[in-house]
Amino acid sequence: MNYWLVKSEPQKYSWDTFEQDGRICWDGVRNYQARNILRAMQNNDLVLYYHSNEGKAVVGIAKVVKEAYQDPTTDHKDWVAVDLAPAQRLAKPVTLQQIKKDKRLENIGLLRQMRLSVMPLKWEEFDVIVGLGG
DNA sequence: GCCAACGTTGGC
DNA sequence: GCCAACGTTGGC
Repeated sequence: MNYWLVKSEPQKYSWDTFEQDGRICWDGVRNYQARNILRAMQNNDLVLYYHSNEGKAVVGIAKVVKEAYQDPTTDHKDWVAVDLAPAQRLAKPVTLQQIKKDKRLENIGLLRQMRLSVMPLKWEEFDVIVGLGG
């Protein structure tokens, strides 16, 4: 089992919409590093859902329900999408400020590589954030 | 709205 | 293959 974090601008696609839809095709990734991360995702892996820009907080936990397949928004074979489904909303969103303040999270991809929209998480990091959100 | 970080593009 | 210019992301 692996752990990941994805970013979404809530103006574009919020956790609320995600819950209403029940499932999302995570497409449109056009960055090779992010693409490789998508390819490494496996069914039932858990994915933290982060609101960037507005909110700036981890708001929920999603689950991989379909592993990487060709991105339907492009003909290019290079790009892939995965499907995610909401698993659990966090009782309290975990803000970027909280994450920055926590020593245990100082090496998290979210802080080290701000521009990546999909990133791997260590189990410890996942656990700390879920703990803060409980 | 500004700007830093950083990936991508294209000229050489 | 180098590197400057450019575009995008996202925090502030």
